[in-house]
Amino acid sequence: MSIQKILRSATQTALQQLYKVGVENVEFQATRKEFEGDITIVVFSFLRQIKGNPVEIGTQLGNYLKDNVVEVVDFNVVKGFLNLVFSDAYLHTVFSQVFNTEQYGISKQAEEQAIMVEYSSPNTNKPLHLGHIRNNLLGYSVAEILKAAGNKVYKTQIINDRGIHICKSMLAYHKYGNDESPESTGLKGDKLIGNYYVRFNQEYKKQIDKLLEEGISEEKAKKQAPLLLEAQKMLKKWEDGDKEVRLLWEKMNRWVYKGFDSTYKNLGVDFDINYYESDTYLLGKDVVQKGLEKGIFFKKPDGSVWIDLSDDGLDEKIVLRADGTAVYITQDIGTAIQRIKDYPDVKGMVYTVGNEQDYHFKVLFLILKKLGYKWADNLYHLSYGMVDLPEGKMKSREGTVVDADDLMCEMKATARSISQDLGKLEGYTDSEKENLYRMIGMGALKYYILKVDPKKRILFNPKESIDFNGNTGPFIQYTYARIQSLLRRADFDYSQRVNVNIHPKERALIKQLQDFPDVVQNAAQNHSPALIANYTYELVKGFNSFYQSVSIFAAAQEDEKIFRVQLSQAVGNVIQSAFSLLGIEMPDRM
RNA sequence: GCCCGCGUAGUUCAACGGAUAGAACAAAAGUUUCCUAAACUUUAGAUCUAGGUUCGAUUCCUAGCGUGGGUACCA
Repeated sequence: MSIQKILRSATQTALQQLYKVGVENVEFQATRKEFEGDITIVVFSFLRQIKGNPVEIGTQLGNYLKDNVVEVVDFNVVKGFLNLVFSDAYLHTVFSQVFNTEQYGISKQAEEQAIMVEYSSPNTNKPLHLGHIRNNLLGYSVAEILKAAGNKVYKTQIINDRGIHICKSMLAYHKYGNDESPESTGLKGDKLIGNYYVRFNQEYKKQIDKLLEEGISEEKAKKQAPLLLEAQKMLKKWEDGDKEVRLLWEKMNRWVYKGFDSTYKNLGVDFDINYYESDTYLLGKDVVQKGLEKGIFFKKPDGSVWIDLSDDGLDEKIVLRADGTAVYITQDIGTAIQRIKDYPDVKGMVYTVGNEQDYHFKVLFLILKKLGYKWADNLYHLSYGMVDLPEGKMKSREGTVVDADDLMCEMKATARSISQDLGKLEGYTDSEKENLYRMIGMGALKYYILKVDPKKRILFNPKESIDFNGNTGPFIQYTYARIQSLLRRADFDYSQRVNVNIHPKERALIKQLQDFPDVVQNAAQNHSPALIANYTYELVKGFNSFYQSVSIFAAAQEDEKIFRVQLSQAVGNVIQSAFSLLGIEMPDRM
């Protein structure tokens, strides 16, 4: 039984005896560090049922708990807060559980039913950028957190591999490409294709300007530019299965996927299943047709199909164009249904998509619910804020996009330079060093992004590089490396349980370690890696403070030495577990 | 216009409705004959405004201001 349950039940008994009232809830919080105590009961919340002075009530309750609960050895009351002090014996019991549990806090038993987590979902006409990095890190991390909380998880993405934007880069390549290839240019496939997408837009703009000079209105010019018409023709050909267009499409997509694979690998993310829009874009149409028969959708005079969501506080939304072609949401309806068909054990899905699409997902979930799918209640839009630059949104046309590969490369270079200045890596081979620089650079980047509450936007200033000191990934990695160094030196057996007096710094650490499983559950419920990041930071601060003020190998007693090594190891293990949920690797030295 | 976010030190981020609003960076000062100074210890500095609910509000409600996004056949 957890200590909170014990205290709750004892408190209920005490208040029944003392005041003849039955209280349902007992509110606990961690004792603030400026007061003595390990856990705090908020007495204020009893005042509704017990008329009286909170300090008196707290004192009476404190006395009762001290006398009747063995874990509680002392207490003090400050205003309406009852601070309880735990016995060393209890803390030793807590610690031994942490120390002896493999992967403490990480659930090993997965449930039968699964959650599908979608993230990344790139377009195949340009390389991944900083926005995708946030998306990928978030999605990956949330998937790992859900697993750690005891869920079975499938990671997936929907690759947007068709549509007019894809044809634009294909057309530009076809016209100006001279049969270039990644091999002939030495460019990554996605970069090569991205260049042609940019090229399309340049040429397109030239044509518009020319039309404007001829006195045609801007609106018309945009629609009449020959390049756009050609791209539209190409899309039609693609849909008709034109052999030549399809071959070009396949070739270019292959290049892009190879490029993406390399970026994903460097980023450390992976997927269990890929869905392709080219396979799924027609799926939703059938569903819409059936929904039309059931009266869930309605047809307008021009033939387009709509859903009226005004009863739900939204407005009307189109689900099929007048010409019968699918819109964005049609495809999403189909894809969702297809996924449940493919994986019947999936009970819910998480969509990692930016908050600019909040409305879209509200509508999508509502439509699926109206269509009668019971899993529609378990859909969650993991909506995150945009990554903005100081001057505003990233814009590919203005060349202000922060490229994912470039950024990762810079992070590694910064890590290399800092590390070389410090010069602590004697005995490491060059490849070991390079691997370490990568770990640290990526640690800095990932932590920087994930420590922020997902729904908040991130301001990224490329001129100010991401920190490596303070509340950062490398700070935490450094602490881990220092712990590993301690453990390497501990050439004695420290596996047995010891009962020593617990130092205040140690006491704080044990309580923090105890919290980890709850933090994981909480992070899973809130879909928030930031909670893991913040927890880990606090734990590491606590450890560094302990490390600074308490000597480990020069402890007065042998048992103290053993206990401190154990504590260090437990902290190291929890840090590593926590960071693995963020996708951050831990170095043994740095 | 309407709808949805967000607004906390100079900057970047924290705070289940709880105690004197925490950190980090930047600024100022200190700690290495001692387990890794990417560390530790100090100092200075903030809740957009006005109401309301509550024993208690950064948090919940209302209005305003600022800011970002969406707004029906782009994905």
